[in-house]
Amino acid sequence: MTGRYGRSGRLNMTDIQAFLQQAFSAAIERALGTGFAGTDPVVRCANDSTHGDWQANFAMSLAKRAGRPPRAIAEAVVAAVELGGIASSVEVAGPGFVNIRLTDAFLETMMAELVADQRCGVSIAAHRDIVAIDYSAPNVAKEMHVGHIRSTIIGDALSRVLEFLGHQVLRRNHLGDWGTQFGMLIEHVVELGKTSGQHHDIGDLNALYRESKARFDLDPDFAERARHRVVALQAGEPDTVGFWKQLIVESKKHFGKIYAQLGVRLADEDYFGESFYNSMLAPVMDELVAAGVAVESEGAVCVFPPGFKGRDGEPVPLIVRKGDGGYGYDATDLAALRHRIHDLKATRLIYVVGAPQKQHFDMIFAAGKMAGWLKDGISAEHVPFGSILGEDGKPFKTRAGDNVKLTDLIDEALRRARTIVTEKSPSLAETEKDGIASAIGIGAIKYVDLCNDRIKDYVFSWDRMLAFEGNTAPYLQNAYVRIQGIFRKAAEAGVSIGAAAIRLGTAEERALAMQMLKLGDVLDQVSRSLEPHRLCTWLYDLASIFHGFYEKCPVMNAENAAIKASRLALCREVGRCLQLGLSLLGIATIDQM
RNA sequence: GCGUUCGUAGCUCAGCUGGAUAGAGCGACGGACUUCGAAUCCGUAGGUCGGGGGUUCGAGCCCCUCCGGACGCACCA
Repeated sequence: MTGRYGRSGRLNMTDIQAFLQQAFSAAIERALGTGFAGTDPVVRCANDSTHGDWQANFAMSLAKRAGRPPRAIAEAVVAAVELGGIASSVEVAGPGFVNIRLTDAFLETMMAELVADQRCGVSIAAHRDIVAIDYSAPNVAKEMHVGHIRSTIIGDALSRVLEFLGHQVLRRNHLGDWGTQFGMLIEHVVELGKTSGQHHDIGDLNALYRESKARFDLDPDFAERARHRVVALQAGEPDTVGFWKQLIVESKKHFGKIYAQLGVRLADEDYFGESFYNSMLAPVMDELVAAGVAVESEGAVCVFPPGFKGRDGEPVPLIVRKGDGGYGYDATDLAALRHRIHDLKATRLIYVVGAPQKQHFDMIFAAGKMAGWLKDGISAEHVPFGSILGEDGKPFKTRAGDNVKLTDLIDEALRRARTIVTEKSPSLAETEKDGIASAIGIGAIKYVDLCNDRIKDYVFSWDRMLAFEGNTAPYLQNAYVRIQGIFRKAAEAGVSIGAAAIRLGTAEERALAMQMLKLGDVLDQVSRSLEPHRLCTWLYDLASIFHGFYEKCPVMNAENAAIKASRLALCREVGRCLQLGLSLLGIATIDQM
């Protein structure tokens, strides 16, 4: 049950599940005979709290084999089970479900462990991977636009989660810094009389890119000169290389600014652009040819992974070397795959790249297996995601039909968040409003990108993502703010949040405890499925339960000092869990808003 | 044509990898502030889970088959 990403040592929900699993498995054997040894008792977290905290669903599937009605089986097993006093009730319900309710005392013990734990009850993974995660991947000489945002945000969140679970995470920003487009771009710049020492900001480069593309398409002579320029670049001609490096430097300044605004952890040392693999391309091809994996076809050197057929029913190749002797992105991705496995010793390779490239990565991975690089114990996963749609259901574009620039998107998020903050909290200082607007605006952009199943397209709506109701970043941030509000109130009253034990006297307090104890489980699921929305759902549920607690359970006005102290401690834990969960998504918390 | 993927309330989406009468938010309707921020909470209405078969004690989830949308299938990345 624990498996590759399981944990050990600390007491948490996974351990409870393991304990219940073991206890019921033994009870089934005692009640039904040794022929039923090793039966999976199907222990699950209850999906409906009115049924209890846990349920064991073994009885129905055993009925035929045991030749007894499911309820009779369940009752016999319940009579035989030894739970060591952690359950206050174990009951048979419906067709044969076994519902288990934990004692408050036991949950209170669990909460004491959570309080004492820096990591909010989340264990380090039992098996630690070296994870090479490929995400963001903007293109030199192009401004970042909405087409880059999902990879950047999802990749950043997954990196944070995996790192927190103790894996060694190697961020690989696969910069588009090579290829034929640089021929036309540099040639155009040269013909405009610019020099390699001259400063160009990214806006200029964007315009230059468009101009050069237009010339390339219309002017055959220019296209020819551009192709010569590519050859010069590949041959390392100093002046051409100087221009190329200048383009990269300027582009990185632009990307760095965006990453800083978004709070994305990608630094200069994380850039490993296409050009990084140049020196590996020929050796990789030689290795593939020598191994018989790559073969010559129509003048190109190709790998034909089995099972991929084209429109005509013929096998589809990965083109390791093109007919003209050049190398394309198939070759670069193969070289990167090999490099990450052989040189970085990565045991888990993750590619956060849009869904349209699924077949490409399936083929790359298949080729990696053919080449013997992707062996047992090393996994390669494409993490696909859908596209962002406008409210009309069509791809998200400006009115003019252009891609929405990330700088514009971020500016609008900040502006809208600033307006809302000013409206709701006019008394805050201007500098405070800026910080709050940034946390809310950026948080909203990120959360909306993370909170739904990533494989699906999603509809972009400012009003929905900035709303304080529903599954949004501001709703979660507000739960944290409310907790800080209580603490401010406590500070004014001279009450300190001490080491008081947490007592679970109400359904709301109990529900908060149950939810917090599931964090480790949820992060384990995220690390396996690479689906950040599972963490979002957990956060939303936690915040939602907290808002209910806030309404029904007074903290500073609690009926006595013991309850007040307990609830203050409970609030502190909810705050820690919210902050941790949000930080793993790359989203900031604030003390007021 | 082949392949991948999506289809759940009027709208936007969950559904813990096969478990109990399918859940939220928005919108609609009705309630709750002299008390920790009403930036919130509670209640009501709203579903043949695209259609049809199959496997199973049990299917929104797995298999088959249609329908509809998106994307991909040799030298651009």
